[in-house]
Amino acid sequence: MSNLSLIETARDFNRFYTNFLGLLNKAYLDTPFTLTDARILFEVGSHDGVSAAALVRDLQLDPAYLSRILKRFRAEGLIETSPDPADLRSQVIIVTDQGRETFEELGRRSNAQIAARFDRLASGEPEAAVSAMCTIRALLDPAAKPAPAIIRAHRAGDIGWIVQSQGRFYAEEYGWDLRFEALVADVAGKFLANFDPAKEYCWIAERGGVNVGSVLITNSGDGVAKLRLLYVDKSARGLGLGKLLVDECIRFSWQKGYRELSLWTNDMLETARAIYVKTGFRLVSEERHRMFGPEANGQNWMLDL
Amino acid sequence: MSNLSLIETARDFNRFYTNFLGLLNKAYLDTPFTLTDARILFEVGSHDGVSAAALVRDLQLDPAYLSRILKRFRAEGLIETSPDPADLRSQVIIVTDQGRETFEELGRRSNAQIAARFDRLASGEPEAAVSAMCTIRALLDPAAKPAPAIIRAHRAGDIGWIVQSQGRFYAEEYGWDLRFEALVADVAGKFLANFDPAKEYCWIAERGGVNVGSVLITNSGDGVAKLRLLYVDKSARGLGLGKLLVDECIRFSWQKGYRELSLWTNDMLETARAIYVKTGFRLVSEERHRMFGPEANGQNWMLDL
DNA sequence: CCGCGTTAGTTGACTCAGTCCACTAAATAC
DNA sequence: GTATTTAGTGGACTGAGTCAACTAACGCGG
Repeated sequence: MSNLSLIETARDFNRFYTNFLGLLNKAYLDTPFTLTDARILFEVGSHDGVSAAALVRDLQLDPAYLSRILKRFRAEGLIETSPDPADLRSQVIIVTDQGRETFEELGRRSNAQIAARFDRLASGEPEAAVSAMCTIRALLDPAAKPAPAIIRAHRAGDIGWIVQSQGRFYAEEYGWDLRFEALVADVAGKFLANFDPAKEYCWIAERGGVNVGSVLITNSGDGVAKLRLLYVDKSARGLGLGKLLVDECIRFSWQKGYRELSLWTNDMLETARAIYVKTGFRLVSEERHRMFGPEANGQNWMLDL
Repeated sequence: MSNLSLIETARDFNRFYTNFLGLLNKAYLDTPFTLTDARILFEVGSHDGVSAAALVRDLQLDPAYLSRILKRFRAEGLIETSPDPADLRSQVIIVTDQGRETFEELGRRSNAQIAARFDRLASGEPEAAVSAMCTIRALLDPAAKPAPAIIRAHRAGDIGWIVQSQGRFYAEEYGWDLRFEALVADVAGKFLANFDPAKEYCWIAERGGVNVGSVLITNSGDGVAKLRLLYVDKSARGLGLGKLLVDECIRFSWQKGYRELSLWTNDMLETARAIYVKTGFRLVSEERHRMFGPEANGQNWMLDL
C-alpha cells in the first residue's frame, strides 16, 4: 500500500482537475453538442471507419445511448454508416464533409480554449505542464502500452535505486526492518566502491526510462562469482525479466572464467527460487535466521559453470 | 499563441483524464451518492462551517440544485444548518457525527481506489505521478499553494532514496562519477547498519508524499557530531528547507551533548555554504581533490556547540 | 430612516442526458 | 446443428441538473 499522503495529494489533484475539466467542458454549451457528443464526434472524426462497438469500449458508453446519438448524427448529416463487409452485425462509421467541418470546428474551439489558458502562463510553463501531463499519462494510461524492457549496465543513481526499491519492498511485503536496507546498501555500496569491470557487473532492467529490475555479479575470490540483489519490480513481473537477468549473470560468469556461481536467498521468494532451479542451481545449505526481524529461511545455492 | 502540438497533446491528455476520472467516479455508484453529492460532502466535511454560497462558488454549482441536495443531506441527518449570526441570509453548514462518518467512509473508498491504481505501478512511479500532478496544479490552479514540507525521521527506502537522488544529481550537475555514489552508499549504509538512536539521526524532508530533502547526524566520537549528506531536491529549493534541516541538526547535536558539529562539503555548493555561514559554522580547512573525477575544492567546517 | 439594487437561499416546473431491459440478427463455439 | 456470445436498436423510465420566479436579509446613498 502506497504512502497515504501521496494518495491524499493525488485525490486532491483529481478534485482540482475534475473542476478544471468541468470548466473547459462548459464551453460545449455554446454548441448544440453535449460533452458526450463531442467525445464521440472527436473519436469518429479522428479514427475514420470505427465501429459503434469500438466507441462503446473506448468511451465507456451505453450501447443504446450511443446508438441514439449516432442516429441523430446521421439525421443531421454528420456521419454515414454502412455495414462492415467483414462482420455484417457491425457497421463502419464515416464522417461526411459536413461532419468533418463540424469536427474541425470543435477542435479549433477546444484548441483556442487551451491556448487561452496557456497564454496566461510564463514562457516555458506550458511546456512544463504538458511534459508533466505526459508523465502522468505514461504512468496511468494502461493503453499507453509499456515500452519494452531493456537491460543495461548501471549508471549514476542506479545503485541508490536498488537500495531504495528493495528496502521498501521487503519492508512492505515481509516486514523486514531497516537492517535489511542497511545490508543492501552495504552490498551495493561495496560493489560500487571496489568495482572491478573485469570480473564484476551490474545489470539494470529499464522500461520507458524507469528502472524495474536489477542484479549484480561480484567476485568472491577462488573462482567463485556471487549473484546478488536480484530484484524485479512489481510492475514488471511475469515478463521473464528475472530469468533474463539470471541468464545474463550465468553467461557473464562463464565468460569471465569463474568456476562457480553462488547466491544467497530466502525461501519465501518462490519466483526467484523457480528461476534458480530452472537454470540449474542446486541448494547447498539453508539456515533459519532473524537477521531482519521476522524469522526467515536463508538458502545458499550454487551452480557449476 | 502557444505551440500547436503542445496544445494537441494537452487536449489529448484532457480527453484521457476525462475518461480516467470517469472511471474513478463510477465507484460512487456503489454508494447512494452522486459525484456531485460526494464533492459537496467532501467540501463540507473538510471545511466545517462553510456557507452554501461558498459551495456554489467553489464547486460551480447551481444554487437551486445545491439547496435541494443540502435539504436531502439535512433530512438524512448528515448535516445541520443554522443561520450565520454575522449574516442572517447566509447559513453555516456543519456535519453531524453521522455525516462525518459518511465523509470518512467516502474518503477511505476513494483512497483505496487510488491505492489500487498505484499498486500496479513500479516503485517510485506513484511518486513520479504525484509530483507531475503537483507541477500541473501549480501551473494551472491559480489558487494552488504548494503543499507544506514536513520533516520526519527516515523509513524503509529513504536511505536508498538518498543514495539515488544524490548520485544522480551530482552526476548530472557536476559530472561526478560513480565513486561519489559509492561514497554516499557507504556513508548511508554504515549509518543504517550501526544506527545509534541515542546519538544519531536522519531527517527526511517530504512534500506531498515525495521526498525532497535529507540530512544525517553521525557520531564521530570524542564529542564530535558529523553532519552528512545534506540535500534538497531541485523542486523544493528556495523554501528554506536546507536551513531548516541544518537547524534540526544543530539542535539535535546540542541536545545530545555533543561538543562540536563538523561537516565536509565542496565549495561549488554555494547555497549550502551560505547556510553553514549563517548558522555559525567556520571553515577550518580545505583541499583540492579529484575524488569523483572533476577537480573540486573540499572543505571542512566546524561549529562549537 | 427609506428606498433600491444586490446577495443568500428556496421552491416549482421542466428537460434531456444517461440507464435498463428486451429484442433481432449475425457470428462464433461446441 | 444447436447453444452461446456479440453488435446494434427501440421502448420506457429516472433522476441529475437547469431556469425562472420568489422571499428575506444586507448595504449603500441620500
